[in-house]
Amino acid sequence: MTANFPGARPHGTLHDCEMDVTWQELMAITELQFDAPAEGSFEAMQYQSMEAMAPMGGYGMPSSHSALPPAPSDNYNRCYHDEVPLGHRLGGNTEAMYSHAETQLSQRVLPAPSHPQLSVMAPGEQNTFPSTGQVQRGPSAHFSQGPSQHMLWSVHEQALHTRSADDLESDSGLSLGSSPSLASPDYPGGSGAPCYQSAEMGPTYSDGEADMTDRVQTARIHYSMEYQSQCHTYVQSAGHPSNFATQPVVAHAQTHWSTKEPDQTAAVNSLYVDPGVSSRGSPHPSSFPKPQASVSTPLSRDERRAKALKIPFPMDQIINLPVDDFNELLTQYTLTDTQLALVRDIRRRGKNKVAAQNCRKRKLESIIHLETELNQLQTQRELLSKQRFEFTRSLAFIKRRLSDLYSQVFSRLRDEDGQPYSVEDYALQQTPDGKVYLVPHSMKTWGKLDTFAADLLPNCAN
DNA sequence: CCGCAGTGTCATATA
DNA sequence: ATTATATGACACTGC
Repeated sequence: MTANFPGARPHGTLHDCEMDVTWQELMAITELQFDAPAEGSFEAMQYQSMEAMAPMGGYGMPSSHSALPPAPSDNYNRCYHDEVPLGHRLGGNTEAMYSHAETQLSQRVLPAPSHPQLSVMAPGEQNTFPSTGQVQRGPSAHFSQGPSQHMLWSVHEQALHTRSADDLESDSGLSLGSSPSLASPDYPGGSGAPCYQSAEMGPTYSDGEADMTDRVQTARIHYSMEYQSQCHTYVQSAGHPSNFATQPVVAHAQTHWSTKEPDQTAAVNSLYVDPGVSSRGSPHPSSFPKPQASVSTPLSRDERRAKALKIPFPMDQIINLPVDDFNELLTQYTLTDTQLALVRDIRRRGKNKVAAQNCRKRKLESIIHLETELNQLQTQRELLSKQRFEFTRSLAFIKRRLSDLYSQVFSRLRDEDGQPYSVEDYALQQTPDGKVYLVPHSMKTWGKLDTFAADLLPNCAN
């Protein structure tokens, strides 16, 4: 979490963002995340290690990496287009990213010889990272998997000393609680491992939006375009949920992560939740031209993590398959604990992501509904108020009219002597059956009135 | 620089 | 017990 890295805002250079990306992916593998020590010590450890990692050039990496920082846009694209070894992509000093940036930034551009000891330190540290908790399983499992293990090892080591933007973000994908043992710098999987970075993987997988402010506009646009295509991975499963069944364990994995069907846009648009909005806070990709089918798309964090760990099936299947099919899928491959943990985290995050989107949509709809209802009720209230006013006015008119009629009727009543009745002694009352009686004030009860009225009414003038 | 909206993620509750 | 789903909360990004 960011809390562990105060001032963790990535700084200008692309080296920083690249390291962010890498480290973020590493940290996201929960299986490799260890019981982090106190934040302070953890921080210190990271910085120390990363300082040592800075040059990396002497670690078997091509020397194409320039000592001077290339133009941001150039570096931004090239670092993922080309199979630039991670160490070079990590050429920056992560320490600079998280603190006292200005000083460290200047150091970052120094050529490797300025830190001659680093190339020696890095290999030595490889003995340290698997030593914590579950982490030990990860490296051993990975290193036994295939011919690329030496590359993985390199990646692992470098990854140990780097932190990606993912890790800096609170929502970096770290399974803080759901999966035990978190955010381990010991993660050996290596993000964006060069050995997995094929040409078809294409341009950037820029996860570090935190770095965007320092990037050139071209990089920004590129990023958004990639995310537009990236969204397909979440939706294509419904159409072909079983296309994984016969795929070899690893051989096809590259295809899974790198190919995006251009006609998937329709599927995306048909979703209840448009997964096109996949980059948090980033503008909707629809504002940018869609990439060509041949253009590779960026990978989400989980995709990069999965790719780094060679998860042999695509994201959409991980996320969208029914649990039975998902478990069956898992049984078809031999996965390490690390891979299994990652796959389950990916599934959980993917489902929750959609759930959150739907939840927000429902909330907005509920707000809209309540606002509409409020308007209707306000309108009804105004109508009722007007009706009440009209009724009150009408009632007042009727009362006046009744009073007039009463006076007229009463004034025409005469007693047996032909004298008018005193208003003080008598009153007119109407019975429930509609008949009108002249009633003495002393007998204003209907029980008595019945007999008395019979005597009086014949005396009415009208 | 601040506020806001959108987003992803995590933790938790519930089915 | 496990899984899926829903939702509040948080952090982050871009505007």
